[in-house]
Amino acid sequence: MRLDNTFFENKDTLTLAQDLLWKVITKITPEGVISGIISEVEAYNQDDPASHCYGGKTQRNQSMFLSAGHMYVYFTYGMHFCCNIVSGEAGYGSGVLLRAIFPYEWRERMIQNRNYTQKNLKNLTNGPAKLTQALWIGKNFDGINLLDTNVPIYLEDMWYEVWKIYSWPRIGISKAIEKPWRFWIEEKNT
DNA sequence: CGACCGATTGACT
DNA sequence: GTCAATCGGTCGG
Repeated sequence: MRLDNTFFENKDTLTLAQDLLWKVITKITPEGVISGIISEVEAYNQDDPASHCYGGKTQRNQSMFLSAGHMYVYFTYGMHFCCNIVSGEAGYGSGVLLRAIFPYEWRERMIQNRNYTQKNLKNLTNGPAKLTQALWIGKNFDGINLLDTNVPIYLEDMWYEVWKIYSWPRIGISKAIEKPWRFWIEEKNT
């Protein structure tokens, strides 16, 4: 089932972050459908010194101030894109950084997109810029509305059972390092 | 216009 | 686990 406004409304960023685990991000391309199960996220909001929107709205972060269900895609380290799901009301800056996915549909295309040659597939989509590269999400997805059924990307609930969520401080930040706002899941033993 | 730096990655121990 | 390469964006002068 495609996630709609009822999934996002009246949900704070920390709750949304955890609710996004085990959901599926799906992208439609002319060549086929590519998707992954969201497996690691981080929450950021406007009152949080570690967040891009802490200082208020700028040209870069303006998408974070859109209403819940939009996407905020930013460019960093001179070469990487990272993808967030915006939360909260319009005018309040907050969102959930997608940090990892489990490949779901069309993994071979992800390997192509990443130009991936390692044998160990564990490293294919286990980082925020890795998953945007695998799904081919770039700056052109910044500000897009995932609730708009005309856009070629959306979130799905596949009714996976959420049996355990891990929580720990976020990665790569220098402020508010005490907040355990990173959440992730592990694949079930097969 | 130029210095600084990052919500990282990939290579390596 | 550790570490440095990397380069466009951002912001101050």
